[in-house]
Amino acid sequence: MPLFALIDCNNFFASCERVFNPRLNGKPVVVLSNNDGCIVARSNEAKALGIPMGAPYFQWRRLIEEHGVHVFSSNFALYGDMSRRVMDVLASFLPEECFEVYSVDEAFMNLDCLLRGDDYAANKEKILSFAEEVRRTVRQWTGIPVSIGIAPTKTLAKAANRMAKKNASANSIFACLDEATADTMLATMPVGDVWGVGRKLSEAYRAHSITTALDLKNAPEEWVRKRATVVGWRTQRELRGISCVRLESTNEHQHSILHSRSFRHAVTSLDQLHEAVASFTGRAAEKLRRLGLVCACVSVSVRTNRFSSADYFSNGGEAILPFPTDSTIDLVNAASMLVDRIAQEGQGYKKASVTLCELTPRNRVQTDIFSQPDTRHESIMHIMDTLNKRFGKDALHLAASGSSITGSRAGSHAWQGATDERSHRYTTHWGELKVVRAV
DNA sequence: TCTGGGGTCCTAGGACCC
DNA sequence: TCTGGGGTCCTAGGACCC
Repeated sequence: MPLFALIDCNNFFASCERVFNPRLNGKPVVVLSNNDGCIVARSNEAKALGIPMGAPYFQWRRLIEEHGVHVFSSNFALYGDMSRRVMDVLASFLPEECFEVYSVDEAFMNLDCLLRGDDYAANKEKILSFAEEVRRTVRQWTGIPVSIGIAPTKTLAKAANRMAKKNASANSIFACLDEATADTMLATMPVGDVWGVGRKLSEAYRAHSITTALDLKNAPEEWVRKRATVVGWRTQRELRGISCVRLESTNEHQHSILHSRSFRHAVTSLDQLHEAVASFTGRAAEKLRRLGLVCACVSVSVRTNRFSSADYFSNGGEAILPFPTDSTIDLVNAASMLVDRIAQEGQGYKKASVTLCELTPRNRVQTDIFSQPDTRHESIMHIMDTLNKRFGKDALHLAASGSSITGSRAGSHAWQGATDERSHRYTTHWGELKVVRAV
């Protein structure tokens, strides 16, 4: 029987900023999404001011300024690197097959690797002290605070993690090892907070007087299965302590790569739309090569402002490639033809996205007797990646991506974003290292 | 004025087969 | 007037996650 621990970084992006700027401790901090559009991370002090997750920045700006909240544009170079460090520390505690990186700031462990089927409830002290060691080590080695929830299923471990965060006396660790503890925990949890119950489902549940996680656990099984399909049924069984969601192996490759951006200003020129899509395709292709994958299809979609209902326009298209590739040149050509097909003149575009799909590992590509693996662009792509790694993003890029994408933080085209409040990339760029001065 | 980005999984329903 | 039954595969779109 598995026993899951969910390790979750507290207010992750805000905590990353604090590691390199300790003056922010105890102060309200928020981190914004791309283009400084939405609030995507909040320190506890910012949460206490009532600032919700995902809220548009402009709607909260006044309150943020009134309370002197510290505001940061997102700095994914920093957060990505900090995430890798945290995951490296966590991974060092267990064999690989007992560890799963679940998201940028969360990981699951299967503690059964340590306990080997022992009676978990009888080993509570041992489990808690292990968790405490994990928590302390991550904090000491990376500066990031984490909370840990422990339970026999992933869904219950998620709920236990929530308890660890909410309940200050729990010391950021909460273990739910028996049914009585689980029921007490679930009784105080709104059904919408259960992992896997989103907006739609929680509306449907509440309409049937299922308001807490405990209500869902005790609801008639056939009804749940009918209303919420096998997904909801699985969630219910997980709440009952029956593990239905396994630890995912980490060596499976992903199924799609998407790069999308909202534009700072509406783009009306099709030439500029082409540039933006070419640039996004280039980003996606870089990631594709970094992961050692090739793709067999590209899809592109574009849309105008979704918040102004009048004349909203969106369109998308997909192209199947003649053979799987990781060449930016081939992918940009395909994406560009799609733009010609889907875009209309005279629209003010606010967002474009490029998806690479049908991914396979480069070294496992199937060919038929009439075609050879495509290697035409192999060396130019290798040179491009090498130069860009050494001299910085976009040092070498296709002309199709536009001529002014290098260097500055905010480009000169309408489609390029601005990140006015980005902190330094302390851990990945030599020029932005933290400077320590002798007093 | 200003409203994010990157993923996965599941289902319904159509197309097609015998 | 009356028009079967059983199966697979694929895709678009919805819902969910962080």
